[in-house]
Amino acid sequence: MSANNNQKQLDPQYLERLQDYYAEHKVIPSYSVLAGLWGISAKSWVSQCVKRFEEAGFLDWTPDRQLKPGKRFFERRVAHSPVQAGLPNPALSSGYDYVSSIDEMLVRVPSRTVLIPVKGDSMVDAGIHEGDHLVVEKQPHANVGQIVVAIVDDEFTVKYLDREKAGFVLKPANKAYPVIRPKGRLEIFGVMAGLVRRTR
Amino acid sequence: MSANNNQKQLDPQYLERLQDYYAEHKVIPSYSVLAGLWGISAKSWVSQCVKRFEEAGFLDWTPDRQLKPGKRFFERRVAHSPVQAGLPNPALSSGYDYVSSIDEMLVRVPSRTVLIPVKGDSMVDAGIHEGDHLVVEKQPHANVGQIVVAIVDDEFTVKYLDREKAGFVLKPANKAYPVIRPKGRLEIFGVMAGLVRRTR
DNA sequence: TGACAAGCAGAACGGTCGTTCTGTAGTCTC
DNA sequence: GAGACTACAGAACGACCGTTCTGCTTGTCA
Repeated sequence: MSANNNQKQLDPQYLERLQDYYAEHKVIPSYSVLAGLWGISAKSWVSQCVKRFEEAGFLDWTPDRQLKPGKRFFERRVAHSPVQAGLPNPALSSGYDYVSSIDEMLVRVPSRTVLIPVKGDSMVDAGIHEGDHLVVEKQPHANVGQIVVAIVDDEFTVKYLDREKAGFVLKPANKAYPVIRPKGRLEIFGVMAGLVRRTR
Repeated sequence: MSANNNQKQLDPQYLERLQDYYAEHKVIPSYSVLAGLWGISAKSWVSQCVKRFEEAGFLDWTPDRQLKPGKRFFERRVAHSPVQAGLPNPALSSGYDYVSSIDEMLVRVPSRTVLIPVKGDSMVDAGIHEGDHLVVEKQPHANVGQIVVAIVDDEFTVKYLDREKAGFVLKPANKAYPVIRPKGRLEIFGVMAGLVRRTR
């Protein structure tokens, strides 16, 4: 009964409400606002709860002692099986997977990362559809076999990079489109780092 | 000379430093910390600068008058054309597109949103490939035509939801797979809200 | 050369922050 | 049924917050 009881109980609803608040405002509110959010009327108790979330890794402090989201605050559950997904709250279950956030999953270097909407269906066989957004890391070079964004006639073109005797070529992933063999230098804008699609 | 001069000048370095701070701590700091961050020694001047960023849409206030990021704070450039993408700084150029962040683009309700890795190729014709991650909003009901995640034999199944005389059925987007006609009740886990794919 | 606005510093001030301490109602244990 | 523990409420307090006002440079334009 006393085994592994050092883990104080923390209310999953509290975490969810705070996460939803953060999703709306992108900021951790003050203790008094938190009290209202959680239906608590004593700041002292808010302080207690915050400490527990801090110990659990959901909240943290800046060097200036301002409350901020902790490492686990943004964790979005990756559900591998319904059993696992049916568990009530990631905060309470152990042995689950998570990624910190979708942004962090796709964007390694924010300053060099650009989103490019996909036009046309020249890459459908690679699962790249019209309306998708490509996550592109800007860089002037790429390797053969990578999907690259090149600039052709002042327009973005998404294609596989390949090499022929005459030089680099751009290959579509759709038989209805021809291989592009640039006359001069091939200007590469960046390489594909990921893809984002919004449904509904 | 006086035409359109109501736009006060705002230092792009200030914005960048604040964005970097925010990227690290996920929180807007206090005026005194901001002063240090910006190399200013008077809070009064910080207040001035904040007001300008607020007017420009980079900062905002919560209902409780706490400083928070504004709509333009997170803008990650969506590049429609190479010309546009080459511009040096989005803060200074006008007529650009942006999305706040990839997370916000895909996730509306964090507490009900789950990531599910895709197994198999039964939905390739819908551009859903093995290894992709589905962004799923948990809910027990869905409409015909939507891509849903259902629970069949204790496993997740991603399919189109459709209706036949006998009831709801799950249709794959790949001719090699059969339509699934559940015997009992069809248990819907959630509906697809988006898709994320990481390359390399 | 003088007027005027902009960029910044510094001090004063009321309000709000988070901490701490005390108190109480319920519940579980032995 | 006494003690201990948990989940809260409420008040007190010093520190810090953001605002405001005053004042000093510096550059610009006439």
